[in-house]
Amino acid sequence: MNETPAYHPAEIEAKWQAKWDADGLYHSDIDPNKPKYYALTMLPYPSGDLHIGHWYAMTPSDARARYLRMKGYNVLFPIGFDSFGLPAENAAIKRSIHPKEWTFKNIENMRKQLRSMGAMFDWRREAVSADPIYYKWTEWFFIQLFKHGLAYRKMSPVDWCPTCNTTLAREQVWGDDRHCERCETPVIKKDLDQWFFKTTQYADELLNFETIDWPERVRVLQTNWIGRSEGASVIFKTEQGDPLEVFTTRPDTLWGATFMVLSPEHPLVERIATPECKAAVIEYQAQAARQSDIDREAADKEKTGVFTGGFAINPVNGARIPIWIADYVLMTYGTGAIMAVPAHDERDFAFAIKYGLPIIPVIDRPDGMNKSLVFPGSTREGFAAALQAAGLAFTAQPVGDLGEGLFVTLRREQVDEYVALLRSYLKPGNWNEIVGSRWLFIFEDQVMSLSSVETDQAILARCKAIDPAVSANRTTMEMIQHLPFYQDVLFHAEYGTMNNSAEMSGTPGETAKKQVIARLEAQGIGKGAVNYKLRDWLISRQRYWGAPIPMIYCAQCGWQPVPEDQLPVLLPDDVEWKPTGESPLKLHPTWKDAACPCCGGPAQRETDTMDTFMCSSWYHLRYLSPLYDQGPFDPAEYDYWMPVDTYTGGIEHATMHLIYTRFFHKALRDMGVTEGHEPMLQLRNQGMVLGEDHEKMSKSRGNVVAPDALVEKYGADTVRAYLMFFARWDMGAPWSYSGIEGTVRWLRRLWALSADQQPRQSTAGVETLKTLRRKVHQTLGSVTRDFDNFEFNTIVSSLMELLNEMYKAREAGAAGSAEWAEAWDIYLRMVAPVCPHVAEELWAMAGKPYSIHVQPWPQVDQAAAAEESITLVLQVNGKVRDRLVVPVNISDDEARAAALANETVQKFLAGRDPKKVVVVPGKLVNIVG
RNA sequence: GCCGAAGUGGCGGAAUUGGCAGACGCGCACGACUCAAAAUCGUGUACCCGGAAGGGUAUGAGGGUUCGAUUCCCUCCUUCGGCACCA
Repeated sequence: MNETPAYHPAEIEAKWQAKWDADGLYHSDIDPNKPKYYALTMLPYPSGDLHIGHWYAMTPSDARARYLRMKGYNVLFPIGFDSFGLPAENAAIKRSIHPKEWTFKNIENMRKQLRSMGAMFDWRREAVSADPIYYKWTEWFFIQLFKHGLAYRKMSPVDWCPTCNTTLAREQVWGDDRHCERCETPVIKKDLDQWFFKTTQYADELLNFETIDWPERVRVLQTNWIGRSEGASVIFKTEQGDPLEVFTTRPDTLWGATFMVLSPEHPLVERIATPECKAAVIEYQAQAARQSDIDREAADKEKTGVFTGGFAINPVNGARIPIWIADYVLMTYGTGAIMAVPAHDERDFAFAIKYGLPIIPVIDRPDGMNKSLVFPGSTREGFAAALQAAGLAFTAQPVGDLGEGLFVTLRREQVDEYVALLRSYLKPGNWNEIVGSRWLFIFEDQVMSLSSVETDQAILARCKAIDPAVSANRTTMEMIQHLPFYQDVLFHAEYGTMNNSAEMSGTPGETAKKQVIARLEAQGIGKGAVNYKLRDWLISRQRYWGAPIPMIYCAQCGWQPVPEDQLPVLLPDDVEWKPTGESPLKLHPTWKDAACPCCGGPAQRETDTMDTFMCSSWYHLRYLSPLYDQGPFDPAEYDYWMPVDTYTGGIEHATMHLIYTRFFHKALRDMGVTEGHEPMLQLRNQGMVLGEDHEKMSKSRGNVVAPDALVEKYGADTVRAYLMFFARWDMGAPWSYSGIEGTVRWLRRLWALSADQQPRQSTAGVETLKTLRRKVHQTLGSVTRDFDNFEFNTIVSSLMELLNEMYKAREAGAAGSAEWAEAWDIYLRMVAPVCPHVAEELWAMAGKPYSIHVQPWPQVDQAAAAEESITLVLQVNGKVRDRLVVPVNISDDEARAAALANETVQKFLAGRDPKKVVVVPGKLVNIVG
């Protein structure tokens, strides 16, 4: 028996990588004669080791880039390093190695690892964000944003990580306990003077995804993150005469505002608080300030607050309403003050019940439901029978140990009839109430409606007079909310017809909001307004290893940008990076000293550095011309390559990098630096590779898969193919060491077939060759489609299937034929994007011209791919009973006849006449009988 | 709580438009080769009943639409991700 020639990936991979490199095979240069394609994969952070996740993100992206190149595109697929950031500094502190040295050593190592992928990276375009030739332009961008009013400095409470000793952006604070994204330490609040970018100015535009093909998931995440709400801003007045502006999404509930709540930090609190209340207010403010966000924002926490002693005037009805402070109102959203409408807001309801504040319903229930509980003994004999006779729904159940009560449920239009009936049966010294859609309290002599603060108290007073047991209640709502039967009708937050709202009563829910806003605007007491959860981007970091913020502070001239001809502001190498909570640059003896660019007098540099998301917001532009020194990028390169056609990477950046980079592009567009509205037209996210134990990979779990070791054992081609094969790319899956064996077997079988293409029989039958060709072109069709759709797993599986077919064809004598030669040629071209080294080697062994990677993608021969016969499925009552092989062009009538004549079909029909015969051309016949 | 995604054999997964469920691979079983093992090759492999022929049941659960549902609709369960007092 012949020795099977061995497949030695290590040899061929090193060989071809060296040759491709020497030949500049993957250089991407402007070529006006070809359509361009900018394929971008998220740039890695140089942590020191390439993770299997990097391979999972990058190698399918590379395969697709290669495919597009074979399709005739001029493809740019660059790589670089996001090389500023905290880990370098943390490593520096831990191991006493300079962050710069640590970073650039890691980059050196990772370059080697990246090269082992055999990806088509054009290394001439590599960009390293920690390199001064890069961050010079990061600084330049800061200055442009400053000059265009998009960067500003503000003292504000910010999230501070006590371990990393720096501020964090909102996006970098994670989880219920609000911990630091990097080190998991819970963050604290700190008041600091910080630089911000005005991302909020672009909030509305960022919500528009019309021109980009991004996953629904990311669009939803960004939309929620931006958190747009439409409503109105309304100006109340304090009794002292200060305007007190609130934002509300429900201006239609304005008449139900029975109190106001300010954030404890609200600037007006001091003026509003009366002398009697001041002590309590100050105490509450101090407590709120002491509390971390963790306590303050705990979801299930009971609401707390204190009365300021002050009152405001509701501008729509002149009502005098108390002003409270409570920490459930956040200073950072809206105006830091709310009008509280307890009847239609869950939080306000809970607060009002707790503190005995009035609750007045002003929006009808859309379902019109009402409830009434008739206490035992409160009505004369025969009331239940009368209800029954009137067709009003109720159940009779015991009320505590008082005896049997009637639990009545009424539709809106039944209320009047019920009231009349009840009044005729109500015993003296009792009352009854109807709650839900309408709020009526029935006494022997009158019916009172809960429609205002005054009626609230009047009703309560009468009830207390009748029943001393309710005397402890402060409001009518507090009194009745003790009855469980009423729980579900006391409060609702839906839109509905306005009531108890003076002349606006009766306005239907669909138009209420609009009409109230119009009224507010006409009266000059408010206007339509939009609010966002999105905040401005906090970019100051009190750390060393980042791009310096190129600003100088002069006591005379204020903040001045460093003149552009003095860029870059270089990071000094001789710093002490021990963590102190101050920027290390501040502790440098001379670095911060500068001359004011304006007056030339002594001034000081900004010692904070920039958030690294600033660096990664524009790296796709630096790739275009990483050595260019006339600007951040060469306009000629920009004009040819931009925008990015496909961007691939992890979903974890949905609300950080991917919002920042869009903001950045739009801001630059408005400055005339970039063109178009979006930087990346198409986005696709890969899933995550889990450990074999189905858990997230981590060193502590010991389930980390090391790509270097895999490459050494199996070769890069196998690792690439397996990563494409083992899961849906967008889903990810647990790693499997035994699974990868299947992929290496496939490549060995491919190798073996290449080495032994001797005909097994003298001639192959016509059918054999036809079948081979059909399968080849069908596979080509599906592989092509799958590349277009990012369905990498089925690319590899259909290649495996075709190889199995080719083995069969060889046994059947196909080897040596023209069909076989074509099959082999197409097969290698299809393998090329997935396993570039094996494909190149076998291509060369087949005596074909170097390089397979510059060959065109083959064309599907539709005629060859077409089936000649089909398997016609025969169903009886929807169940498969038999199958017939028939010509593909069989007519419906012929199919029907063949089905009806079929023995098995007859058997299952059991003599019944077919009621209906469904013929699906080319697929099946279903006989209903 | 709100928003989103996903539930298919022992495992990863496949199934253009509503039309043969389980492609491909792993694993497993048996066989060939071998003194033996590995590698390789071949055959089989959803579950249940049955010796077989054959039949029945199956795509998280329950309903619905349809001649026909993994696919469309409704309710629910589980897992994962995001947001979370946002007025």
